[in-house]
Amino acid sequence: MATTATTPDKNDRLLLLDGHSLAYRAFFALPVENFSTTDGQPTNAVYGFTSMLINVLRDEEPTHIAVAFDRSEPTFRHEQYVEYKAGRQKTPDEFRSQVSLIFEVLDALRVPRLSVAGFEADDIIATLSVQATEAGMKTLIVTGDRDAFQLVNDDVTILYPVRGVSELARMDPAAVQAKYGVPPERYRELAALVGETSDNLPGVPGVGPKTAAKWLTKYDGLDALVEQVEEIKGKAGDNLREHLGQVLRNHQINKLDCEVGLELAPPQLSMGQWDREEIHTLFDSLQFRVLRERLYATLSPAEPEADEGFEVDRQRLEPGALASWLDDNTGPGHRTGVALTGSWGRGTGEVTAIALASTRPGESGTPAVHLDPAALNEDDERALAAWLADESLPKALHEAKGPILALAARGMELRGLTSDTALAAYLALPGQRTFDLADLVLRYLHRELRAEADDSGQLTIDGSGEEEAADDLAVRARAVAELADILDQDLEKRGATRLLREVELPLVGVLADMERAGIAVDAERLASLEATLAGQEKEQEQLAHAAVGREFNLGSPKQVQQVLFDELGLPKTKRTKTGYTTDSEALTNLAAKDPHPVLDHILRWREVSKLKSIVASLIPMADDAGRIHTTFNQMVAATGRLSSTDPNLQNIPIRTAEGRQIREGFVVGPGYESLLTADYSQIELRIMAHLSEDEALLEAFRAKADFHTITASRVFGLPPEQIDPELRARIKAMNYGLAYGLSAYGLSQQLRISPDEARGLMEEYFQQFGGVRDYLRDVVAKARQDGYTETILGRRRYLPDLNSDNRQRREMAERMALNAPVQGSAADIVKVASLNVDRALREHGLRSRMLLQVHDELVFEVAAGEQGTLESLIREQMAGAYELRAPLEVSMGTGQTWQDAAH
DNA sequence: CAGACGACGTA
DNA sequence: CGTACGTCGTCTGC
Repeated sequence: MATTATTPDKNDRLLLLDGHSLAYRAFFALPVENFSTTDGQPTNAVYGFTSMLINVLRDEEPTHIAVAFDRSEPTFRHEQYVEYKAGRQKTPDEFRSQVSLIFEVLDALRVPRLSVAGFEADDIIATLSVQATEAGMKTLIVTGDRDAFQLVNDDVTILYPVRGVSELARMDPAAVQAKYGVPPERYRELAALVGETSDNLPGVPGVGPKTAAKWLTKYDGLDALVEQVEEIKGKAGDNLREHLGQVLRNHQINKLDCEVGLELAPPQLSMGQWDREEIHTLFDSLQFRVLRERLYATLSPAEPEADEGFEVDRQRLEPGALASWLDDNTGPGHRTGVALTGSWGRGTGEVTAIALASTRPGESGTPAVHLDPAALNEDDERALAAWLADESLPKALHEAKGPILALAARGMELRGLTSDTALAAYLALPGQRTFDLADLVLRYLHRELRAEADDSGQLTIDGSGEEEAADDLAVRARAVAELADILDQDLEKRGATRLLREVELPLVGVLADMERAGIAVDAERLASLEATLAGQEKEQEQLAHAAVGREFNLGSPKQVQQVLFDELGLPKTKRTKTGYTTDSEALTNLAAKDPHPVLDHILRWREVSKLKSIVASLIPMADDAGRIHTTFNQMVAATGRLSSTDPNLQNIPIRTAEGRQIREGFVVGPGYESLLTADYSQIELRIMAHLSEDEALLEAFRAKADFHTITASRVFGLPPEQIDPELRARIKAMNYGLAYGLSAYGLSQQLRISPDEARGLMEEYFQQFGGVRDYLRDVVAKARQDGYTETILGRRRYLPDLNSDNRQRREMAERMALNAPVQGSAADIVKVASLNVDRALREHGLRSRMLLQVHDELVFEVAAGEQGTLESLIREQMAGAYELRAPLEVSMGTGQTWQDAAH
């Protein structure tokens, strides 16, 4: 909170907001269906309030600010009038849960918020506006409460929301006069006559603002009006006389208190500098993407001590001088920052510039060079390549994988990477969306990502922009080097040093190799599959249209809803944000109860159209050699898994026969003998057994027989041979559901049994596997205590919501806490296995190579004559990646296509 | 034309 | 009212 008092200035502008009244307006103006996070937290009030706040900050540029809130305690007005605000509807729960979120937003923005027991927000605002005027400041009040109009004068203006939350009417004395026919100082009197329904203050019947204004003007105020009340004619006059007591009471109650005792006076409310990091985290959790952009676009965040940039002494080298520069300025003892520009993706790339920044201080800033790889002479090129490839020379990059691919495309290798600052930041803050270098530099180094202003101004002499770009890149290189050091320390504190050095960093190169290799596809096969699927899609579309009797777009859930629920009158399904779901589960249920041919055609159409679109998207992805190169992302999944994009090769269909045909389109490439897939059997369950140390579960894994059958036999107390597929399926669902935080209700839905039955099943299960229950309970409790969960390799996931007072958010976080150690440990193991296999391939001098990683599966291309060696090598490395109490098991298969290699 | 949404593919 | 992802097509609002 900003508490520094500054000497008032005549240009000081104090902005005061009425928190509750604005949030309440927003709550009713914005439909909650459109403003909720994916986990169901309503955000319409926070969104509307924050949006309004940002707009006002942008448009009014206040120097001082505060937000006042009502308190739930009764106020002095209730003492004067017990019926005050009686009959108001209870505030909806969806609103109340948002007030603390608004507090969080304000705290992150460093906006002081004030509330005082026994007073309303308006009284606080009134007090501050009077004090501000005395201090010579101008005041701007944003409120949805008209009572505040009494505060308007030449120094105090009100912004009053009209129509929703995006438009504010500027109420100065002239505007109040124009709108109500009385000056602001008479507004209270007018309000007393007219009444205020929302405060349960009835006015004089038949007297609206027009009559009231006429009277007040004619008699020059309420006092005079009361004195001469007998003169007023007509029905309105009778009513006034009859309700005079009420009017006087209203007048007394709607007076705002200007002498509330406050801890802070206007000069202490100066705008604080807001916290970029907090806002990032908060807006992430509120899923305010657009709003965050707007905030960053309109306001500059706090940049504590950020006036400094980086002092970099960029040196111009004569041709042929690179080797000696590298010799002088880099070495095994200190890390060099490396930054590149260019483009990369799909397993390749191009470098347009490279900057190297030493961490050894020079005479005027740290020495750096900027190189155009295309313009280097032979000696320099050789020197650069040798330097980059030298393992003993430590280097730091930010997001190294792309540059590694781009360098590889020029035949250069990068070794000696001792930090990737993006990767390090990901391990420190795995929930973060982006790891922008400028953000990290500000957050960790409290510096701006720019060059230190130079006295001579030589950095900005050239207007071409080329020099600036070179300086920028040199500064980035320098910043990366410094950031790497700080992040090393941060990771040390978080116990993630080895995870970075021994797992994530070496994995970068392995992933780059996989991306570069790509996987071959049979273009003709895919094309003919697409044609077949397209034909079926068309056919199902026609059948669906015929079944309904009109054409509609099957790809539009909205139109499907209209057809099913409005036109065919089928029973409504589960609600979604915008209507009723038409997902396959719901339609399948519908078809079972209320059969209609269109349902089957829709389901079938969805199936083939999904497959068709996958195939169609793959075809143009193949390069000239007929190979598809995905991009593996190492920094998106909060649990530590990889993800695959452009195309996503981790979600190629496998469940249905048609889906598997797509896998037949992925084939062994020329020069190789076959594809080999190797996957871990039940890795997550083995991890559960390991972590829980449940003796019964561990025993089930040692038994070597079918795991689900063994566990089922224990739960049902039957010999394994009496476990029919139905019983096995139930326990299998139970086994897998555990690590997701499955509820009895969820289990009952999945197995289509009653919730009671499901509950019984869970109890039976835990009777046998009590260690699992204890583990699951403890893991959440520990995470609540520590604030994070941990995997077997110490990878953390931070879950602040475990202590949320919002039940939905809290329970969501609990399920994440259950799942993260299991899913994350599996990811750890697969990463270690990938590294070890890669290393072993090299050591054995094999030509076979790793192509893909699909969470618990690795896909290889087998070189001629290597299959036997390769299989035993893979089995050894994968099974030995980590010693679990329930030993890892690997199953493998080979074939000409990805499908044939399944097992 | 970008972003939200519903739906659905994988582990 | 089960975790983690990415992509597609449609629809909406700028």
